[in-house]
Amino acid sequence: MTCVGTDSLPSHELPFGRILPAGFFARPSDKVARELIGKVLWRRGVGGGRLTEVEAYLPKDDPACHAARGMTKRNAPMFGPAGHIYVYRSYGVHILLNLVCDEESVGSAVLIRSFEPMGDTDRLRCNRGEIATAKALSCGPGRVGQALALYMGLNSLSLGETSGVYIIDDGESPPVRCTTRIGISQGGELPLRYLMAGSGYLSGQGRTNGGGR
DNA sequence: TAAACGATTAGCT
DNA sequence: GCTAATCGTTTAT
Repeated sequence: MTCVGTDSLPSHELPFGRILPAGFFARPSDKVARELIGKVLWRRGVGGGRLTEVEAYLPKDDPACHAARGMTKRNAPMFGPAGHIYVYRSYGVHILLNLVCDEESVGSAVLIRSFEPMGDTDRLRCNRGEIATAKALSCGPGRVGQALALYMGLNSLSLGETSGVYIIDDGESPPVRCTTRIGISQGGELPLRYLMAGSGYLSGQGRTNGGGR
């Protein structure tokens, strides 16, 4: 874990822009997901970039949503306050990052799937290990987690100073496309995957559901 | 208490 | 294109 980065870097080294308040997330996750495209995801002392791909998970009529069957020990953070973090381990290997949305106890969240790196990417590259292409750095939910050195201890923490994870609005508002979600076995037909139109930093190319270019 | 499985990725063939 | 890796949560005995 020598590559994680140093949390001693002051927050003023965040990218310039407005840190989104918790109220931004206190709405249904499909609306939040659409507006998150183009915002900047940043982990203090590590790095980040512009969000190019996210997926919304709604508690109602969405079998793929972890909250669909009520609260369990694992998904409890999803039922917490909006603007908090829900992380979990997928396939025993990857840490996936979700942002809790909507009112408390609703159980709605947005999964972060890809971002376009900004600024200094040294720490992201170090965290990801010996990988070649820029795209493999941060495209795919598991890669996002590894690049940002996420860990289970971030679970249920608030965005901002508490967790060192920020969502920043720097004024960019790129065109957004909506497609079906990928990588799930149920509920994949729902149009809840949001992409930055034309971005080269997307996951799932050549896989299911038509990609996103 | 045991077994199955997943909002995935990397490394082969 | 196919499969191993890898482990916490869920579901089944």
